[in-house]
Amino acid sequence: MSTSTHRGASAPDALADQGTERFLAGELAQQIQFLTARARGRGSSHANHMLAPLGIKVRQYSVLSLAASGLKPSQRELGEFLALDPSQIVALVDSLEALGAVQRETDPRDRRSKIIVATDTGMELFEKAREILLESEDVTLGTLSARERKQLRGLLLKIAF
Amino acid sequence: MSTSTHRGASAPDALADQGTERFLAGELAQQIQFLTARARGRGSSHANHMLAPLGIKVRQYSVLSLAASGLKPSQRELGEFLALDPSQIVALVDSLEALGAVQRETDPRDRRSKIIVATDTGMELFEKAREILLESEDVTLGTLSARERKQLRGLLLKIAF
DNA sequence: TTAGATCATTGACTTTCTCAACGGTATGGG
DNA sequence: CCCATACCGTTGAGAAAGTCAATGATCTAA
Repeated sequence: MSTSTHRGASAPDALADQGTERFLAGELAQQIQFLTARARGRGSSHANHMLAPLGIKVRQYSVLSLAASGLKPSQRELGEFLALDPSQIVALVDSLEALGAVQRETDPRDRRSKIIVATDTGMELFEKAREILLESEDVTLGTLSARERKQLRGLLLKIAF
Repeated sequence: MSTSTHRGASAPDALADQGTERFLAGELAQQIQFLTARARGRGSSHANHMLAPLGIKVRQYSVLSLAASGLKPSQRELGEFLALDPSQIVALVDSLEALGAVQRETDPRDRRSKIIVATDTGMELFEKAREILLESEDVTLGTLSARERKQLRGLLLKIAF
């Protein structure tokens, strides 16, 4: 019962099974672009699975997090900060609105713009999701020390914007 | 002519335009999961644009790179190492095969398995793409010193597998 | 007041993701 | 040898994500 029904990268050690460690010697495994994509794939996959019971995904969490932050983001700002197309923000906000988690509020200073704010329901959802994601991150970063995590955060912060 | 036709994160400093730096104070900007996704999005977007003249994307480059490595990967191994579903590997190899860049060779020791190897054309394509991607990575990591890049590579290597 | 820019939205289309099934092939037990 | 079982590549389908163009409402500046 080593490999059960599931496919993909959800297994803890997706690569230890068969002899694919030899590819680590290849050039690809040294390219930061590839490693970043690999890490994010594993991370978000795991996070999405953990988040499934709440009916949202990491994508929607990121919007919810900003909506719950008190920073009053407009949809345009969400798109810019999350590096997503405005149309994607519309869909994301729609789904969160359908869950009763956020509300669109027209900005009185610019009636084109809509501020996204979390409802009480949204705040509760955010707290639950937050707990789950912090643990998910802890699992994903399992082999890293606290010091290394801090380093990584700092480095990513420099290249993410 | 500050912001021309394009949307999205293709601009060098996607966030410096408007006042979204305030979100950096939010909790989201401290989560490694988010930063990884952000960095990956910016990186692969830039890389894909740079790669466009060659008619391939980073996705296909990763397959081509392993095919050109001399490590004789099977499709199953490609899927495992790249953390992609087997069906995606099929599509990827199909497209590279259509370009004349790789060939499927039936493994004599297991006729179910197909080894993916680069053709001469594929090797040339790989070299060109490699140059482009190294420069793309350099751009993406612009603000990082050589020392920091090495650190980042090491940290990502630990969490990517 | 008006021309041009901006914001959210819609629609279309491509790519990526995820899952289930199927034929051909290998492997090990009877 | 035969058979059940597992595995590899492939196909197909549907959901999610990414990309781009166009539009109505609204703001801004000349």
